[in-house]
Amino acid sequence: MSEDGMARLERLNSMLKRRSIILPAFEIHGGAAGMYDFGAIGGRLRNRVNQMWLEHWLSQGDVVEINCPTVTPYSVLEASGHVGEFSDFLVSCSKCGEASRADHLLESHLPNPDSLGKDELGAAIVKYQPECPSCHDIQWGEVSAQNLMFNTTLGAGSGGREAFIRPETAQGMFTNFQSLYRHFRQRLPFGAVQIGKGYRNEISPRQGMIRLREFNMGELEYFIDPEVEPSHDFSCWKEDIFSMLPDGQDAVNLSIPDALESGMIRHPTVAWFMARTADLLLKLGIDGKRLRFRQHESTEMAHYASDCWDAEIEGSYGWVECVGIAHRGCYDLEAHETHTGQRLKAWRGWAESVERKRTVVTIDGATAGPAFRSGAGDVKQALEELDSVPSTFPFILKLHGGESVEVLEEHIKVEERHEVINGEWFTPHVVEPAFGIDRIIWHLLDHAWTETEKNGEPYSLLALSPNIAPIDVAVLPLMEKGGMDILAKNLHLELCSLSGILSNYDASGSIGRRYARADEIGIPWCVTIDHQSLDDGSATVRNRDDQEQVRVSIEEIAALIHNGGMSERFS
RNA sequence: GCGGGUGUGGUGAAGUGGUAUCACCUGAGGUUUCCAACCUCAUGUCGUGGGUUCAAUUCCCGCCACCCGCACCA
Repeated sequence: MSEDGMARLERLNSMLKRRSIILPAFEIHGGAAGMYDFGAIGGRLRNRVNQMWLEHWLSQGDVVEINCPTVTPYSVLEASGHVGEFSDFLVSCSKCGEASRADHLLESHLPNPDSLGKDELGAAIVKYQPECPSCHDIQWGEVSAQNLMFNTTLGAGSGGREAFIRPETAQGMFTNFQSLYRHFRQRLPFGAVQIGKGYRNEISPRQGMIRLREFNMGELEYFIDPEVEPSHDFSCWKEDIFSMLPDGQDAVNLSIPDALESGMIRHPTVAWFMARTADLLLKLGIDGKRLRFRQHESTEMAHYASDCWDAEIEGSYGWVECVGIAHRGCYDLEAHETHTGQRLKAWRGWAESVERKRTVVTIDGATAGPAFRSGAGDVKQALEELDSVPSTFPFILKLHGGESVEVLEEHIKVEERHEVINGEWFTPHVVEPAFGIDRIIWHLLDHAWTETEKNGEPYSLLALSPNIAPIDVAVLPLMEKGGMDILAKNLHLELCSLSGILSNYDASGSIGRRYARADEIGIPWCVTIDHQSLDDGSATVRNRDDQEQVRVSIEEIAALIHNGGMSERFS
């Protein structure tokens, strides 16, 4: 970062703190790294960004909002792969209390201990009895997962169940798949969003709000049938050109439909969410010239993903990934299905039923039952999956469990079966746009903060979009007396009573000072009640960005602020 | 986690082994006050814990936080 950039960053951070937008959390207790408060102005800003994010996705018509607990049982995150990816397994020495990495202790005993799970490591430690590096004792406690996920316990005492505070919101959408599938009356595609907190116990949080330990995120999981060609309408994005960096190569400028056409974007639904994401970011107020899409290189992509694009935004910290849009295939649903035995599939009905006559080998219950006893069910399953009727007896049949049994001719019978198949179960694929809300808010502020000069003095304003401005309007009596104060207070109360509108009444200091205060926290409109207001019921409305003023009847002001029509008065 | 730097009102700074100064901001009053004007008055500070000392914001040590490298990292 340049000297100038760093100095600007310091000034911006001072302002954010001074005006109660974003400030270090728990500061009177010495602070906590990687955590921030959204203050008197910032709290509302965050809420409006969240609200716009939600409305943007729900407006698609086939997306619902859900909300799941942040405390998540161990097995959920084990199934998702987070325990393996995000954790180191630690084990404490019972004698000296020193915690060591379980896989490091076993390095001299096993080829690649870092690939082992928690239980396997525990067993290996009992078996190989490695020495404690600090006291050389061999008494070890339980293996526990540590590190990037915050761990906790569901329930008290030794009977408590191991859990984590979630590192992302996505898993809730997968664990709810059956319920969502019913809600959408078993028709794909559909999606579910969740906006909320995620937690990662980062080793060293850095760069302000860019890497946090507790962060706001919003994720959308969109489930599709991989065999159905998606029908997305890209016509309104044909003219919108974005900077794109495909697969580690240099940037090219292309529209999203063209990038899809050329094969650079590998799936239409990924392209669709890139376009919709760009729409949202621009609507929130991100500078389009400082937005680009970068495709993950194959080496950087998770093994299950087939395409992944980041929306990156340029700000004081350079280009920062703020949104990841990934085609995750069937990975997540399959993982939860494997771990739970629950069916997480969708039904694909065929246009025409298939009738099938089939010769099936099965068991003769009367003889096979006594012969195989509790194993008879497994034998039946293995037999029915055979492609042909065995020609010689006895023969060796391999079961699913891996063991083999000897089957005699008297154990089996051959049936002709008539089957009508109307469709099939399949695991839907999922496309996941994941948003780092704090990073987006940071860049909204970074892009909106404008330092200029006014009458030779430095002057700063926050040119936030009226869509997300924390306060919609300021009402300023030119003097707080003579009836101007009463008119102004009434207007202020009228504005505050409107749904979704927040007004700020400010009567202290000169009028110029009050305009400056309003500009600094991004209030789009200032209404000044002056002497003329007392005579004809009009007031001056001032625009934040160009300081233009027009006179508007006070009676009309609330409606114009409420319906967003104020800017038309300025043309 | 390693190395380097930094912590003084809300913000930005000055300074000191005898509990601290300035500007801006903020608040009250005055000024027929439309872009941080002016006058009077007021609120508010040495990150934190321990040590040395009669006395520590100042010296020493630990911790916490912030910034910069490195490492780590959806």
